[in-house]
Amino acid sequence: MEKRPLEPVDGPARGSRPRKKRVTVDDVARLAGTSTAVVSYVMNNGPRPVAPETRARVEAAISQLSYRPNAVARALRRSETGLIGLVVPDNSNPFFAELARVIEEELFSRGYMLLLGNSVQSHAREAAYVKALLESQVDGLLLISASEETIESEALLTLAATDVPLVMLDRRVPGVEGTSLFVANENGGYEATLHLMEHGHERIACVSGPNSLTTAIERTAGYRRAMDEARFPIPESLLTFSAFDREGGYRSALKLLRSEDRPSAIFATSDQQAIGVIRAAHQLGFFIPYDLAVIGFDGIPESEYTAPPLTTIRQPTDEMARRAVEALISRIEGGPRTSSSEVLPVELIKRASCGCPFDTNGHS
Amino acid sequence: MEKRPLEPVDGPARGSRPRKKRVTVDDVARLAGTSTAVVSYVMNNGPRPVAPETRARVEAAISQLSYRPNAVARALRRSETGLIGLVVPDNSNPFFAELARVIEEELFSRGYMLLLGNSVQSHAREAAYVKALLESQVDGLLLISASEETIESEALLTLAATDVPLVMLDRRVPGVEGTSLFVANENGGYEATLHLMEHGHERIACVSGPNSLTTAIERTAGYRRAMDEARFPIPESLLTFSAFDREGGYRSALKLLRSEDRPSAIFATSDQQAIGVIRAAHQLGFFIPYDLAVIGFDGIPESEYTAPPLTTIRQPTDEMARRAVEALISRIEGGPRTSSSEVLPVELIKRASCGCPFDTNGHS
DNA sequence: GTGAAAGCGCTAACAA
DNA sequence: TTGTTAGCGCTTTCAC
Repeated sequence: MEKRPLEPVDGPARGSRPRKKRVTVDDVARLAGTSTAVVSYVMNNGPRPVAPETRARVEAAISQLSYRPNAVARALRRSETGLIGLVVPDNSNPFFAELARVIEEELFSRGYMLLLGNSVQSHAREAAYVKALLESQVDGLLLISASEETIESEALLTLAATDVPLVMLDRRVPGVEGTSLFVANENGGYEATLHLMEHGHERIACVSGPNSLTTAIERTAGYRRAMDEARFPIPESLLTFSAFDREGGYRSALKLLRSEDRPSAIFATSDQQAIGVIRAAHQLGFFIPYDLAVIGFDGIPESEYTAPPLTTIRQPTDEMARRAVEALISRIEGGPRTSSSEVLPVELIKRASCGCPFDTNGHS
Repeated sequence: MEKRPLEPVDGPARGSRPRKKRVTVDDVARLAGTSTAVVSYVMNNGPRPVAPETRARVEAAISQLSYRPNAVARALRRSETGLIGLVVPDNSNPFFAELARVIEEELFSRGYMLLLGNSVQSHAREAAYVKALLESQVDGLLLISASEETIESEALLTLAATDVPLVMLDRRVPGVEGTSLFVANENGGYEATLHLMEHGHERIACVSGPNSLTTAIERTAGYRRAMDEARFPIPESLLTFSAFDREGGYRSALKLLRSEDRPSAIFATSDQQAIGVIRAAHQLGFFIPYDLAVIGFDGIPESEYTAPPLTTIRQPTDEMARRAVEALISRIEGGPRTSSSEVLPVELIKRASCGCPFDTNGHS
């Protein structure tokens, strides 16, 4: 392994530290007075039966020597590592963090471990991770959208040639087989906007995310459809684009709220942005939801703890994670190679920021 | 590998799916008309030199065959996996998420990958992960506090017997060698409370975390010291204990604010709790900082985006992560086996929730 | 029910 | 500069 980030190419060797001698199956076998095969049978409960007494001797030897099986050797021999790669844009983003948490939970219960990488919205880095993970012989790969343009990414295309089980969340990569899981983004944007209209709003702004993310594009499309259907105009000043984070929402809202014909409601394409919007409103002295109604998108945990609690379009994060793992594992454990694509529904969670009466005690 | 969570003991084999034949060094060597050794020399840029033409032929063969080195085999041979294990209580907790992000970043730049596990505040699970990670032959281990009682944990004690480089953050495990990194928790609690006093508060409550976490205990001790020094009494009603999360802070604050002799200020031992406090205050109609001053602890990103922005005791998250990785890597790459313990300073970040004038535009 | 032995794919002596 | 070869530690035929 080398110095260059995940790119074994040159540099001095690592770990030249003197290594303590390892305890191996051979040692265990010797101490137990049996063969390595039997030791393996004991450890794996198969594939051959072992006499109770022999087993006892082996187990005694194992604990006596503090023997710890070497998963690397086993992986080499069995061609399975028990490792699953997960590439997310940013694990500190609450939405991805939540997704990762459930995924990890699910994998753990099935005996797999998680190899995590942040793509940091960078194609190069995403590619580097996919490559490294593939080399690490992960049993499966979970990929979450960095940006849609990655389509031509060499590494991702290589994936197509690989038969490593793959599940993509949030986006699909054409040409690459695997399961894709999405949510009804357009529909969510539509519902959010509609709900704002139900509260009587007409000048509804949209704090949209970067144009490179289909999630942002689709959610914004939903907003557009609702506005169009209601025959409410969307002057340019009502549609802002910014980063998908708090900062982005904050800046957009500042601009929006300072303009002369400021909106009476804002649909933000992410909860993070909505949090930024709330902060801007607070700073400018606007009261939510009276002076400004706000709806977010994602349903991250903290959306329940904003002041006031944020109305949002909740993604079925848990279900997505579970379905993703389920699909991945079933492919790993013998499923056929398929290319399916599923769209999960989103749900409007009415809280206080839109103007709905909200039982603040009954927050679930 | 088996069905039981990270416990290879029994069950049917995994991945019995027909595997595509792999391309190996041998294939590359054959096609390039050379030996496997040379192929290895090319891939690793050493340890022997290779003639330019030979190198070219090998590289051609590699790309022609879409050869992908098998990191498992390499790891077995070299006794280094390039993998670092990280065990956190909960990766979706913003503080740990941030820590994990920086750690991942740091590791990536040094050519390592992250094997992540959530201990979910459970000793059993933490132990299971430590065991699994050790078996996976991680080159190093990063451990973040689940709870202090784990001290007797068998798996952790096993660690003591291992010579796997280890860095502990947030807590130290007596008897286990390795580097420990902490922050000045007591001091932070003291500073926070003092600052609240500077704003003229006397009835200062403390929303503390679970009694099993030394971090919570220490921060609360700092609060106590400040109160004691100021000769302000701490009636029982002013000290609440709850989970370290938003929900916990929310519930504690509700109780505190509804009592007859409610506090005029609250020090929460985590930002998450502080966010819950703000939510409760908002719900009850108290204006922050006029009716209630609040200070948190951690300095998580979202603390800047609460309404109003949260004054907090910031932990040097980035530096902690960097130092941790640095210490770990230096041990991996030949450093001596040491048991050092460092305490990093915390910093009071003055924002609006404590009553300080806050330049809301200048938020960094 | 047990054991001998052949590798998994790679690296690095060691020899040429 | 290149090639031969011996394993790394484990699992699993295949024979007994």
